[in-house]
Amino acid sequence: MYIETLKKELKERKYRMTPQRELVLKVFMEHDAEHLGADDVYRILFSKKHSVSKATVYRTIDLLVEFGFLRRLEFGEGIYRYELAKKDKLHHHFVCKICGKIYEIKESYLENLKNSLENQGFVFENFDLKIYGICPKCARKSKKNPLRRK
Amino acid sequence: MYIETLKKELKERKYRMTPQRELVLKVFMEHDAEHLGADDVYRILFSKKHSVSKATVYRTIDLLVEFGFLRRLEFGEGIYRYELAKKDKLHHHFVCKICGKIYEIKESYLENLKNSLENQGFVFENFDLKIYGICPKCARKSKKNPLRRK
DNA sequence: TTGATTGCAAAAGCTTTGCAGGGAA
DNA sequence: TTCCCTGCAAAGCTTTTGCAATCAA
Repeated sequence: MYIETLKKELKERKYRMTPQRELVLKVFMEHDAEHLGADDVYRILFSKKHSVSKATVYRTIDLLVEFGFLRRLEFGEGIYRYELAKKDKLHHHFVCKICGKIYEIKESYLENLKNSLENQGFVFENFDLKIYGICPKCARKSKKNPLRRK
Repeated sequence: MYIETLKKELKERKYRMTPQRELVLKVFMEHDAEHLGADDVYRILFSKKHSVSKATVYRTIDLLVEFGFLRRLEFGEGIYRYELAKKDKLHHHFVCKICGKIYEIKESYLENLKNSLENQGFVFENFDLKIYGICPKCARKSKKNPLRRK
């Protein structure tokens, strides 16, 4: 369980468990695969009457990233988003430029690329693959109703 | 030649060629593969006594992205960087977490992934693959002089 | 001439930081 | 009790925008 692991890791590094840290981590657990940004987290907590200041949300997120609970993502919006880092599940993101939905792509053809680079002496740490395009749903729609050119 | 192409495209869309637009595009041509940010461009021009305002640098970069001359990149620094978009040369980026150098990776194993997704109905537009790790140079160095743990 | 483009400064986001008070261990 | 953590407000950065003056076509 994430909360228990966090408690343990905090103790190991002489940090303290606080209600705020638990609340922030829980938000990510309850909104798994939603790619929340700091402001989203703040607003979710605020709407539940759990007031955690924005500064604390930012600081807690940084801590959770550092501890490996969260993975930081960017989708070209000018903000950072985060997702629970389940290390066993390597996946990538397909961003639909029409509906904005983000699909998680589980294919792992990248293993080949990884092997090739490792043969060249590179050491792998982390991938970040984003694919931009049109998702099947929107592609079907635009076949029926093609967008007009400006 | 990029400048001529830009002139032509601007004319087609009833935009105007200006010294500023030419200067900004030239900076990218002269600093190919350096992944400049807007501020870098501004400072390069400033140091050459070509004063182009920051606002214009930003606006011109946006225009060049829209026209397909530049590709926008993010490396988790909180700023956008750009590179000349040579459409024929699909490549990815390996960011060394030690020296910070960005290597361009030319492998195209991603073709497989692309084909697989296209079979599922996704329409491709653009890739953005970043790989974080340690480059061969730094990996060799740290073998000789391993970093101390904190 | 005409309206797109520039420069300046102000504004707008997102994120970080300083500091004093509060709270976990 | 100790000193880590929080909240608040201010500050920091990058990027965007409003507006009058300028300049390309």
